[in-house]
Amino acid sequence: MLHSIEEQLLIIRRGTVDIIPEDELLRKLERSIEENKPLKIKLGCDPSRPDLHIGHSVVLRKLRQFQDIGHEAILVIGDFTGMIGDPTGKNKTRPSLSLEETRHNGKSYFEQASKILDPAKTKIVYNSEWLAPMTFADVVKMASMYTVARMLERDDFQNRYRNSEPISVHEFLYPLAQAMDSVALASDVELGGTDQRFNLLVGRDLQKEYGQEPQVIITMPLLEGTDGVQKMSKSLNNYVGIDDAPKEMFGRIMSIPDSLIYKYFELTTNISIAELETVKKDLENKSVNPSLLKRKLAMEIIALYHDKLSAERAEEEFDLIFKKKDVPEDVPIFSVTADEMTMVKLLTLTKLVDSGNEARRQIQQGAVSLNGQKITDDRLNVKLDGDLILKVGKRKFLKIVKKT
RNA sequence: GGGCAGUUGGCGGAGUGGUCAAUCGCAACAGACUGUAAAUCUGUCGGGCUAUGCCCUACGGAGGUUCAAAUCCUUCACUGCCCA
Repeated sequence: MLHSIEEQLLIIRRGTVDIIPEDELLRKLERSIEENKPLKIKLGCDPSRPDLHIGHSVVLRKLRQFQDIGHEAILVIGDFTGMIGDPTGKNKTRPSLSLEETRHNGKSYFEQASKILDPAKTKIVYNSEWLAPMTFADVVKMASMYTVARMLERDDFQNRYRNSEPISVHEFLYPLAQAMDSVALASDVELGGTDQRFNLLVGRDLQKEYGQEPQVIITMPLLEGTDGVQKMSKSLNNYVGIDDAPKEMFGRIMSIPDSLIYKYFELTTNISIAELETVKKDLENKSVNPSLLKRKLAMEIIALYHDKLSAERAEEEFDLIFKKKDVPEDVPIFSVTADEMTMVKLLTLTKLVDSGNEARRQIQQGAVSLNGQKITDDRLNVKLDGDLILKVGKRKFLKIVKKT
């Protein structure tokens, strides 16, 4: 059942950037308790990228919190908007997808999101349901409700316009289409990252135009990736994937800069507000070695997506490789048939490096070792008898096995 | 429809006939160091090789001028701005 308003607000506010407007949220919450009717909480997801990472989890976790206090979570798969994409195909971040692809991605999105949401209580809708049947006349009507000047208020439109970069007309339809989702669902609250603020606000305006009570919008911070600067994303390879293996997660989390430790704790873990305070103090006083806090962070996150035991194993392996500079337990195996070959050939054959030149460079830089012995001669011929442990850099290992 | 400007390596952005596989910044990779795959510093950063050098591919596409083109010309495509 629904919790009291005070309890609800405490949970809702954690980590949020904006609640616009907060008094409307309050009224909606009051009414939902009076009428014993949960609020409809909308979250749109972009099905163009099928792999979720903990950056996406920030907003999904907020949706989960709404579920936990008794509201209705609605996940909107943007299969139709994903199809619009960028028709020139130049913008890699927004490829045009077929309906099939978006459906497929949407399905896998939901599967991954189920690690965060309560799947039984999550309503999944596809926006092609109401967007696809719209006639051109409907689109014209919708488009007439918003002005170009207001569209150009959006940061990225404004910047691109100023920098003389192309903006296609259909891109103006994107926020409108997303806003139509809110109209179609009559949503009470829409969640999104701070970069979505404009789009979410268009939803409010369009709902008003269509005679509905406007949704409250709640924005969450964008999570910087492991590089500490740019927004977490797969294409920048600064992400921690929800489906990543525990040891992969551990390593990636350990590589975040110290300045992000608190933010990660706040937005991606379930630790209590009291514990959060402790983390904050420890960081401020420098009373705890930040690397220890990162370990704790890694353990917390891995436990969420895997379990505690895997988290501990991941930590052990990390120490083995980076502290003791030892070889991990499960080194991938590569079989060869030749009796001997040059080191360069071996490195390219095993795909540990991309090219022969790259192999030579790595050898010259002292990055390659065989059975723990550093290789310095880039013309070395390797005898392939018995098992060999080949290592490139700090974390690429391969066991070379002679196939008989 | 016309005029002008632009299209360079993963990205940003120099280069306007040979000294350009292309300054520089970011990203990436490696090494040192450490508290960690943070920070910092150093190096590398198209491919191939019988290698202190040689060859191939590359500066939007195609063709041309030239001993020699990312750089000049023609043309096509794309983008932006301005005028109609």
